[in-house]
Amino acid sequence: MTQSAEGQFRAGSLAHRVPDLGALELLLAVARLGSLGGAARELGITQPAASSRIRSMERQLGVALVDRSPRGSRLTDAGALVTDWARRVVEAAEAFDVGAQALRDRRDSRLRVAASMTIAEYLLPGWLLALRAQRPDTAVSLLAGNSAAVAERLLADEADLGFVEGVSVASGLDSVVIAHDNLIVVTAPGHVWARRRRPLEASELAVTPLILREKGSGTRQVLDAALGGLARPLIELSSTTAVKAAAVGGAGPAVLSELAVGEELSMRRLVRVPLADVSLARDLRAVWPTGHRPVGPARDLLSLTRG
Amino acid sequence: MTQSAEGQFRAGSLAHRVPDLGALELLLAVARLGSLGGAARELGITQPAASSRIRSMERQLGVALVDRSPRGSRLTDAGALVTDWARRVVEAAEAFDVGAQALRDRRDSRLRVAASMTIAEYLLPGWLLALRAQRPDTAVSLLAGNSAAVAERLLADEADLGFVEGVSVASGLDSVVIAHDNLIVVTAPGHVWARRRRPLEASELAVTPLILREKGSGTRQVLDAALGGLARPLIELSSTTAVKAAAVGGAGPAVLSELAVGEELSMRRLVRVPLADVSLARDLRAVWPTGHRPVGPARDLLSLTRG
DNA sequence: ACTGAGTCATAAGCCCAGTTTATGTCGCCA
DNA sequence: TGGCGACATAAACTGGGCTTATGACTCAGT
Repeated sequence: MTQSAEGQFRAGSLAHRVPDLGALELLLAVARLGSLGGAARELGITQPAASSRIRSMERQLGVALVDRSPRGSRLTDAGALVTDWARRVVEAAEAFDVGAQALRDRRDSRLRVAASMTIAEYLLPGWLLALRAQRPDTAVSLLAGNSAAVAERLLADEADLGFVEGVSVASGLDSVVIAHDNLIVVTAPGHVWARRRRPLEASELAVTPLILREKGSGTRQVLDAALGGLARPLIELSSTTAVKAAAVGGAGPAVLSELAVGEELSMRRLVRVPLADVSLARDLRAVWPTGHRPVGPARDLLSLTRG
Repeated sequence: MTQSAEGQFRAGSLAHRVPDLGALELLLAVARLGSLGGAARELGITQPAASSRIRSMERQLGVALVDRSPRGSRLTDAGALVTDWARRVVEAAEAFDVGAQALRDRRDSRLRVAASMTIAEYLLPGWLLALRAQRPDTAVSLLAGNSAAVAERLLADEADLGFVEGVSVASGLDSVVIAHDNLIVVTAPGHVWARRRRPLEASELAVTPLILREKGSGTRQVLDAALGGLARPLIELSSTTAVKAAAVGGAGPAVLSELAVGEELSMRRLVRVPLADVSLARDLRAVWPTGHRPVGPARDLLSLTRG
């Protein structure tokens, strides 16, 4: 009531402006099947429910999404676009789902995975989706922790397969490199360095206060090693997420895993600063107890992760 | 009842296993603020509502997410992981939101954008989010179509700024290259080419039946030009999405924009096949009517898109 | 100790979005 | 012209999520 201007923001957060997951799924089904009734059947609801749901989604968005005809329904142009955006939301939700299922401590798990935080956050959900696609019955449980914790679980036979980032591997474990990760320097688009063309020298990086993870973290170790000394922290934060948030907010340049900032880079919330002579690469490895070469589900997962 | 085995899939689609957007937003707020009540305040609901919502989310996922104490609430380890996955869902929803708002035909728009499909699908939501971050009041409207339609809108003064992919620019329009896009060859992980080390030669690509967009599409034109002849279609489909789906399903190798398959590559639903001597690059350009150099909101958006 | 301000939990009642069942309308095809 | 499929409409039910009101607990300051 006492509200200002065009109430397009204030009025309820995201959840009120974006259709819920069920509606988005329904839209995808309509797009795929070309029929409201068919989509309804697939989702196990009745046709009027689907009809009304699509209708209310159109009302909510203020855009016609599907062309109804007595012979079926096709997406409008706008509908096609919306559907593509919806697909990305649903895919993120699928990753969430498969991750959350693995997180639940299930006794009956046939595959117990232990992974470092970065890998569990950014890579594992994708792998688990792929695994589920080809072996739908494999129940997976996930335990996330640092490298030491992963090693511990494997050696105690509380996990079948582990994933760690970093240079060294604990004794008693075999490993194979499955991917490479680069640490990169990023800033908010407004920062001076964002417009910079000339690559950054190590010396320059070493004397600039940076937004960093806490001392002892994997990324910090790699950075210190590469700089041949200690990086100067502007702030120290205890999670990748917090570092990202600070960088996006314009607090300064940050050093982060490429994996962590893919989204932010493509949305231009962050900009990558070119690096000259510094190599901030690190290996991502799958690990398992020496001798216990992965078999069965563990082997399946492992083979998915190798490029 | 008559259901088989561990009912972890059957039982309701995604929407029933994944908390709704409101709950995920709430979780992010709790993570950021360290307090249920604080998060509730921020979202404009009462503390008991937040409390109960988090609780039911924990019940739904079967995992404890937050440690409550009389001094506040902190995420558990599992909660931190879940929150990170939740953030990705919410970010996708934000992109959906800003896109959908622009799609709505608003007379009062201060910035009217026309964009080709690929750009509207994959890049524009990110740009609009960035734009909203720095100019919250700019109302944007979006019109998606092919290059010709974009040109038409601009010349009819029905759009202020356009974005197109492709080589040529219609006469009467000025343009600037804002990014580059590569077409790449992808297959399902099971395909022979997925394990291939030796890069693919143009000659080889030319004789292999491929999953392609329809003739006349931008990607098809670039491909034909690069092969110095015509690509052989295995199937022709009318949307990027359909091509992706076919490729993921293992129908064969496909040629697609790098932009379209980022997600699929990182989730290993698709694998990139290395190319030897073929260059499938194309420019992405911002365009505007000759002489009407972008000013105001259009200039703001344009400057966001340039790397 | 006591009080006050912060936290979260519990209980009871309200409300609306989304659902189902039942029916109506329209177009196409045999 | 009947019949089938697809979508729309109407009315009644249900439940999840909300609010208000209250209670229990911890900490800090007096």
